[in-house]
Amino acid sequence: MATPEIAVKSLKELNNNPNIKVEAVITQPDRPKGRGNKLTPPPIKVCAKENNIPCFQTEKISKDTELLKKLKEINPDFIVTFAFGQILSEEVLNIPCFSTINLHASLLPKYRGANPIQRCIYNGDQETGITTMITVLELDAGDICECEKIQITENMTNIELEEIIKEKSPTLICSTLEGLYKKTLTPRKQNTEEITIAKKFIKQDGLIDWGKSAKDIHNQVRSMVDFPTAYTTFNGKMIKIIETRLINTCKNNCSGNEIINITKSGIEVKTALGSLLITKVKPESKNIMNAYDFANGNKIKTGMKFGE
RNA sequence: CGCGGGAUGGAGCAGUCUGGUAGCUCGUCGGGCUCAUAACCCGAAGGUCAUAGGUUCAAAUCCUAUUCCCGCAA
Repeated sequence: MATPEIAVKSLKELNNNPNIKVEAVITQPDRPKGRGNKLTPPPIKVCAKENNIPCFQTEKISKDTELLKKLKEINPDFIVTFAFGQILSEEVLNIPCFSTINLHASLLPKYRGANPIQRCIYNGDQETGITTMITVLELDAGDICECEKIQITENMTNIELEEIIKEKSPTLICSTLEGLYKKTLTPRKQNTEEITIAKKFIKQDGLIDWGKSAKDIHNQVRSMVDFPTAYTTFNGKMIKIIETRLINTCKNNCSGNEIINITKSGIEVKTALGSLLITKVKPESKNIMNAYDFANGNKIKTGMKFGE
């Protein structure tokens, strides 16, 4: 059971594993998406079709009696979930002979919830990971099977982190399934004292607060490159900030949102603490461009301000 | 048919309302200055103005259709 792109590789590898037979794929219904509201199938469905795996779509699996019946007939050893987007009922959890396992993109019990990948970057963490666990009724609260750590580098974006998770996940899922099947793996309880929750971002989270430090803004920008995307205003128009760099050349410990330097590498802006080099932007109605190009075309001079 | 913005030398933009010489900041190439430079000075090349029709003496500009791109809303 899965939905978005990040789980596609895992599905493929499970399907290619000679010890595992994928009996069915369950995913969300096609949704209207993008400009023109075109109905778009979830990536997992596309992948399932390409590999001739039976694929079922449901709005709410817990209430889909027909699908539940089908699942019981299949009588699976395991159910694997990865970014499925629906909460499973007890009835579903009881279907597999062994258990339902879930892959979560954090080092549980940290960052339980819908948005672990972006939140850890947003918070400036230097380490995160992926965890397989036994699915229980409470969200991301089940016993931990296995986990793998991932280092977060200074400029890593949520897209890059997602890519790493995409690559690493299949192996961990397969190894967990094997361990549970052979009973060589004993799940362990989560440390309840370390629980944190990762809430989804909303559009509003993208608004840049120039009263924050350069580091905080940098973390914000790189944690939400594709969505919701950090943005500010310039000359009354919205401009998205796609990429920034921390530079250590801030001489005066200034506050404000003033442009202090323009070079080929980008636009340097004051923040509450330190300065920030903006390297890539995306103005309203335009494509992503280098900050220097933006400065050239818009006659930007030092002393002008963002956020206005 | 959800709402809106856009397409102009290699990049980013102005010019479109009010039709009449293709402009700006860069980049590239050549030359100069310099110990030197991503800095400065001089010069040059490079554009079917998204596509197809229409109006006009004349269209980047006005009218019609099409394609592609982007934002918002879901």
